[in-house]
Amino acid sequence: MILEQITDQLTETLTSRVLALFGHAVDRVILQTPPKLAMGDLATPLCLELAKALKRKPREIAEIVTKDIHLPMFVQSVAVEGAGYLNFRFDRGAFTAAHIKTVMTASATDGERVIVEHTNINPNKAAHIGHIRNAVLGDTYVRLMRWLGYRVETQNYIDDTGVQVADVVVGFEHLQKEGIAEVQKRIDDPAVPFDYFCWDLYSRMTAFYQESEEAKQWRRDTLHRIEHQEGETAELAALIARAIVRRHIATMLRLGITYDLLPKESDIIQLHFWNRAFELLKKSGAIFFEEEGKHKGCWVMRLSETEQFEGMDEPDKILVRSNGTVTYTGKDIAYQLWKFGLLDRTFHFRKFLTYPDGHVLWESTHDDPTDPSAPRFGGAKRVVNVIDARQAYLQKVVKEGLRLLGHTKEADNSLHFSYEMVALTPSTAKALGMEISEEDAARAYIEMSGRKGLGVKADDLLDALEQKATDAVREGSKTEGVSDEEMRTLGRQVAIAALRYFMLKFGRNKVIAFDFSEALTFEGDSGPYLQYSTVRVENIFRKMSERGVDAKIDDRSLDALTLTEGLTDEMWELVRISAELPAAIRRAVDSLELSVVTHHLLELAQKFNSFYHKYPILNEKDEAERQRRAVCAEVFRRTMVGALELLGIPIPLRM
RNA sequence: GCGCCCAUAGCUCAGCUGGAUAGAGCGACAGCCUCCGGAGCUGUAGGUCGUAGGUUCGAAUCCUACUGGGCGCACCA
Repeated sequence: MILEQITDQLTETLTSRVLALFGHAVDRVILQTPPKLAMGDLATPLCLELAKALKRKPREIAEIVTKDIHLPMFVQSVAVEGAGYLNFRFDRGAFTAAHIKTVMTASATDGERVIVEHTNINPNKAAHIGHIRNAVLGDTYVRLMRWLGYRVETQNYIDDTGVQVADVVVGFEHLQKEGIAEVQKRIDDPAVPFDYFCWDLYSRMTAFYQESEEAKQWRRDTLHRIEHQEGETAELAALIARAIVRRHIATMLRLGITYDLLPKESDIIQLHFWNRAFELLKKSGAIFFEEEGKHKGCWVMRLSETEQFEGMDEPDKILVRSNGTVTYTGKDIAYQLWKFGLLDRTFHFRKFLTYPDGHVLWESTHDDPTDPSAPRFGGAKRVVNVIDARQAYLQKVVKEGLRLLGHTKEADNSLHFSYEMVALTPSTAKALGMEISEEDAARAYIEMSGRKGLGVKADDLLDALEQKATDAVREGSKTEGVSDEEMRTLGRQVAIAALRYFMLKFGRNKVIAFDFSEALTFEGDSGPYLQYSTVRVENIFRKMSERGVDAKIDDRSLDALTLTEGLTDEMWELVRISAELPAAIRRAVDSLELSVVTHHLLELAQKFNSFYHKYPILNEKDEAERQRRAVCAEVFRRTMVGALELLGIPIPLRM
């Protein structure tokens, strides 16, 4: 907060000075942290940029700009250094005293309404680590957005009428020869998780279809019956989808990931969202009926004239098939219109479940009347869809659909939060018992495939992480007298940190080649490292109160701090990096690169651990020095407590 | 064929809208627990930033071409 004030004021001051002194209008002022602490706390290459326009030497400009400059509060000095950089140095004591009062305070939640759609796992099999990346990115993005003041609604779209569900239904009816009663028994059976059973069943379907023409027809019939809600098949599909969604919700809850609403595709169909969108699309001329050629009998969206789709062989997108059924993309356009409040109809809503913390998860429905206690859903100003990069084309089509309908603003506010897939290293795939061809073994990574049953299930990974973390806790030195139950809780907390951090630390455009040993690391650049640092600082303050050591953070100690100016470089860096976090969060959200935040926190934690070894607090006899150190530790503590909450990482009592 | 993405230390990755001597983790090597917890700390070694041009006072970053790898381009989602 305080750093943002300084940058704002410096930008203003420099802009107006350059205008007054040289009659030159600056369109932007870059203010950044210098590479070395000795170069100050904030720097700008402004005078280097101006050199050409003003036809003068950078240092000469710098001297003129800085002469008699009025510096903002907390900025102690400015110096011209290097090729002509302006380096600003802060009043460390005053800055620290001011900063500690506003560390990690969130913005008021009165920002614009945003819908974030994430997770969206087909309800036909267990979640795998690719889904975890999606959900962790989505959930963390939501937390950061809320902290920035946006009013965010989290939606997890359930495609309960697609072919993937149909495949599992065919599997139960024709391979397993099981109906509703038998399937219900499997759902209730605690020995084999239902989503695991379906994972295997689904992977058997490809071969089944290949060897039988009859089976292919069953698949078509099943899909038709599900879409039209016909008979026991539709009922079975609904039962399966619902049971698997519950499993997915439970898996994600292990990571602290929750949702506000589950919109279901079946309800989009039943409530005729598509019919309404279809009318709008036809009326606007965005789509037309193909009388001739390859797409004869289909309704298609003409994209060949759109700049984005130039050069494609087949840029036109079919929205309604020749048999009259709607494609996923068609339904997605209707759904996107609804999210913006552009359809003159909405879902009915009912409670799906209540989370342990009391938060209610709602689902869409079409038959029951809406629960009067339901909040207002939809009608957002901005829509963010967290979907992997392979679906970029589809996302573009949806966006273009809005534009063709004349909703230019909404098209611009439709954001595809794109990220690359999680693949497996050949060694991991082999460890899972997969048969790897020689060709595949030579690759850097192997793509997961739900259809082939090739992948690491989310719950399996979490189990392994929890086991390893619990063992690590047990081996720790500080666990005498800790119950087994408590150690498992600590293990779970460490596992969450390891996995969430692992999914965030890579840039979103990097393919993650998943490797067990790498994901199971609790050292270095990892979530547990952040936890460990936080546990340490919490321990200091706990011990201080236990031992009656005085290191209260009150106005007196803060005043003393401002007067003494005794902050060493190490102490000061702790404060400054903490103060830079809000800017890092802003940058992360604007660029959708959440790794910016994890990276910043790693740096902060590293500084703290150095500080920790160099500057003992409890045993420091000099009171002023002890309080100075305690203030820095407190800044770190508040920063990490707030930041880990934003990353969804719990803070263990001990590790 | 067209489009998107990736290429930086032995390995995995950072490097913010072009800015100061390219950083971190792991691995390797050498150290550090009578001292708030060693899941930690300190130090050493390790880089023609895929290649070749170009723009610029300044390029890992922007432009062009190329090389190698990945992913898309369904009446699937």
